[in-house]
Amino acid sequence: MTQVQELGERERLILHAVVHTHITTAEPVGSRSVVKRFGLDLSPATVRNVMADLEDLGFLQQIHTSSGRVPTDRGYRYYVDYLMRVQALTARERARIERELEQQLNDADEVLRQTSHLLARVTRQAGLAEAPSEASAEIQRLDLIPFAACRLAVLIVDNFGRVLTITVETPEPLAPDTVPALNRFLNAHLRGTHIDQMAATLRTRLQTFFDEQRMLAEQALRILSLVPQNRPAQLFLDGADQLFEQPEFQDVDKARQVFGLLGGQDRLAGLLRATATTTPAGGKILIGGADGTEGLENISVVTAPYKISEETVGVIGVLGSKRMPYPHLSAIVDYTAGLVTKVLSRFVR
Amino acid sequence: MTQVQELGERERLILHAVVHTHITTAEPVGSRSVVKRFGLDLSPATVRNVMADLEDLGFLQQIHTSSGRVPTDRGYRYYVDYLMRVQALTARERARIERELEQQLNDADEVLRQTSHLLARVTRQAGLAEAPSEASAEIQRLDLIPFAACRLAVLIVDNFGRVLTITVETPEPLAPDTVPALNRFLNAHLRGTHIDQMAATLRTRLQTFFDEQRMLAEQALRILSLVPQNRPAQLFLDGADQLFEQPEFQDVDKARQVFGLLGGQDRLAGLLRATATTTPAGGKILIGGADGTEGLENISVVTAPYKISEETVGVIGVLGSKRMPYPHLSAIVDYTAGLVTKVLSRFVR
DNA sequence: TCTTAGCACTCAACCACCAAGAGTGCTAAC
DNA sequence: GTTAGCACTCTTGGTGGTTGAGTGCTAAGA
Repeated sequence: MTQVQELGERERLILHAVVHTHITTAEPVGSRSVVKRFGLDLSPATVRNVMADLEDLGFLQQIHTSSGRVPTDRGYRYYVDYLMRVQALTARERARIERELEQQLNDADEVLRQTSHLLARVTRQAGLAEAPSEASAEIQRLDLIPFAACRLAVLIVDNFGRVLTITVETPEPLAPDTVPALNRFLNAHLRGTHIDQMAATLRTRLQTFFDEQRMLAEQALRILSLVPQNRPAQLFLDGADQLFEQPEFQDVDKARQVFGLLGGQDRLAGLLRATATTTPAGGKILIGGADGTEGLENISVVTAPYKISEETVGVIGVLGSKRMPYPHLSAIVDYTAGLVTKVLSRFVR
Repeated sequence: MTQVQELGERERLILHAVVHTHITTAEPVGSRSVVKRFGLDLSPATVRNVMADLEDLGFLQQIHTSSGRVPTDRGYRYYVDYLMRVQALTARERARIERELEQQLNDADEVLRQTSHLLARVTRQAGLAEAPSEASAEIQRLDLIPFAACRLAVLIVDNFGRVLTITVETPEPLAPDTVPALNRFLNAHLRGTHIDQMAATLRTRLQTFFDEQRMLAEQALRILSLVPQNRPAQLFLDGADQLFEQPEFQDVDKARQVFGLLGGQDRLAGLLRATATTTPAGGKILIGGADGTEGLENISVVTAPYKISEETVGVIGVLGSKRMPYPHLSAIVDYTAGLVTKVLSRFVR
């Protein structure tokens, strides 16, 4: 990062011009066109010199001698981090996004499905939205519902209005008459606990129970420990086919790579997570394979977290070619994330 | 269909040869190559004459004068309906499919997710599997679980081992103390009913209840009529990215069309349904846009229904380019459907 | 020392042209 | 009815020339 900061004003200007132009035209950018398009008071020759410097520094790249320049991942990175000015949304755009999220949506999962849909349509990229993770969802109510000899459903209502059912197989049948007591016990002690912490919470409190309570606690724990941990958050994806509109995905190999990635929910989820954790506060932009995740050599992801009382509970974003209108997209994604935060706060009380 | 049957033995032979060759080579098929490849005791010129006839009849088509012939949709249709001999599975293949479905799978949805996955891998096409519809699932147990003033969860355990929860919003709060009586009532009267028939069943029996039972029935009916009807069956799709391997989808426009289709679950479900209902018994093959469904000009779908006690409850299949190895694929899909039927019968008792 | 004009050079893209090859349709002979 | 022969068509791949955008370098100017 050190030498990155050392770029002079003119280098910054020209790098900005090249990246911006390439994003809009999808073509390699030449010195003359930069001068003309930005009305620079410089000759093409000067610009050429600067561009050669920028190439040496690893920000630009030539497909072949004597073609214009194209940004490298690092060039995009610098552009995104230091050069671009976020392009605020117009009132129309804000209104449109708000309208889409104001529909009657009954729980957080519906909100996020709708979010992925609207992001896809507004940005014309692939829209992504991750449902609130079980790590951040609080139990509002929990019921064990045995429905066969050794099978029972764990029904959890969380503070996002969601109803989650997990079925577990118990090694031995559960005595039907203990169920009401178990449920009373579980609700008394687990309300407000995060879903992924159920068993852990109970385990730590185990010492504090005696007699009948202790037996209930132990029985409950046996059951809850059968609930699989680290269940992946649901991930909504919409508008992936729009990627074909971009000229870079006319190349079938690249398209294929991306669609392979999009097909695997788990890898995709990991991707969103990765971008989210790097910068806990505020949106984040991932460019190309920079961070080493395989299969995204040709794509960028713009994400923003949504929150409940200052805690990130999930991530939304858009995925598309590296040549995307970052200034606008990051504004859209950030704004939408804020709105999701607001909409979800209605569920949480 | 009438003139279709009129093809002579030689025409049938040559149509078979052309379709078969085109399926394996992906190239237009010329007269000479047919003679050589199949060791025909005919001259290329004779074959040419026959091919010209087949073209007049609409079974074959030329990209341009003096290129080889390619099957039309109708040519594929005839091939599939009258010419191909289903290619039985090898013991290895059967074993492989069985192994994949023998895993510990807890309910029908898991079985069908796994089915779509295995079909994708075994056939190298896109694998599709539709979960049992609510029209064919029987209620084994039903619980109303109010969790907020005006919201309640309807939890249904069906005979496929699935636990389904539907949340509904009631116009007025439900008195908590009526819930146990309601649940007893519902379970007493709805066990064995198909999920999509809950409200209807109750409504027809309404006359037979009196006094307290009548009140319960009416209350239950008010709640159940809030459950949305015609909820789409869940659809599992896997391996869509493998379609890029086929040369026909090197053309980005075609690829895009298909991926647009695959992105919309509802259209895809309609597609499976369409193919299923045409021939209630046995597998079915849909070729190109023949049946008028939009967006599948370039694809074929091979499906087979799976059943519970002679009743079709869902459909599985594969989707790919029209140039697919039908004889093998239909065997695979049929066999797998039979296996799914068998595996699911374990849940149903 | 920085900037710029000038110039030679490179390379992709386009076009025209040609040759080869695969395949056809037609006709006349078997 | 079948087939050999032949002229014709059309794609594919290769060659060569031209154009235009763009570069790097050098030397002169500020």
